[in-house]
Amino acid sequence: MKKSLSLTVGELAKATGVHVETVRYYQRRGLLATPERRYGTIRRYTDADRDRLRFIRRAQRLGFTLEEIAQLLALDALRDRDRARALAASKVADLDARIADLRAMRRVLVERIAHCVHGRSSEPCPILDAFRGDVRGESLEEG
Amino acid sequence: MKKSLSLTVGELAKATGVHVETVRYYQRRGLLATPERRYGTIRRYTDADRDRLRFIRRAQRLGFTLEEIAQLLALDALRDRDRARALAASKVADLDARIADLRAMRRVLVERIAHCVHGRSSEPCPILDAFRGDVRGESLEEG
DNA sequence: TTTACTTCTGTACCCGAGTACGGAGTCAAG
DNA sequence: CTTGACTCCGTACTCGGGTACAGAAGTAAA
Repeated sequence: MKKSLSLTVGELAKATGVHVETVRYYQRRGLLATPERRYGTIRRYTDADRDRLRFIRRAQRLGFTLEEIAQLLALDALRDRDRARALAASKVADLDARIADLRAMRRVLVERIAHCVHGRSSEPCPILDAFRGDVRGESLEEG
Repeated sequence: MKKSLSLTVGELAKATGVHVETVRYYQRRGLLATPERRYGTIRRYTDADRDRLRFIRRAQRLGFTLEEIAQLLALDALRDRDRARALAASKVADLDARIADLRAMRRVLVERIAHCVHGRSSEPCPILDAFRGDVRGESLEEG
């Protein structure tokens, strides 16, 4: 395997599918180091930087925030498997809660649509009417 | 049923579980009218305003953005059932897509956690290792 | 060397959905 | 009539995840 040890920001960005500005943003957020300006005066990035960026994007796709990703990277540096696993597990619980919320919303909306289809036209749509006044048994009260 | 036709912002806020500042924010966004300053000089709100605010909160709990809610309110004013129903239906499709995404994330994370539990300790956690390099068959690529 | 592209740096702006705050005006109770 | 709570209004700030832009400096190809 070849090691191209000097990518420019532009090359790094292209290699990871991230905008140059976003690379810099991650640097500001402390997720990625800003290399020294060696050879000449523009900054050069390594394969390790590229991998780290890919890591960040992958973790983002799995629903981690940049803050959480910073934690994951720190745990990785410490080789702290237990805490990394715990963080992942709490993220799963998080996802479960969000999924349940969305399913509840979906259920209510589908029910509303059915009411609307079977109603008379030229009256206000029951979908909208149902949002008014007191509707009980919604299971969405302050979720 | 009694009709208390003059609530202050504070009373309106309390009746709907919304902060006073948020009421004003909705007015700025055009979701709620700003009544004239009659009797004296503070603004008075009606039951209709209260119902409208409740409508907004309910729709929000069902996952509509304020922009979409503004549309719903406009359709309601026009009694346009078909378009209201279409908007609700597209919201359901939206929810389906989001639910699918979250489930995919969950699946991948759970798999990672299992790998981590069965690995050797004092090595980097495979959860984190798996975010690195090329991982195929994720079904999360640019969702 | 000139031209054209990058890079670097700092700062400001975007979205959505609010929250915070300061100073002035108003209102009701004591 | 004063006190304290509430209202009004404008502006600025929050968070998360970036994007946009200006101006200067570096760099690569012809």
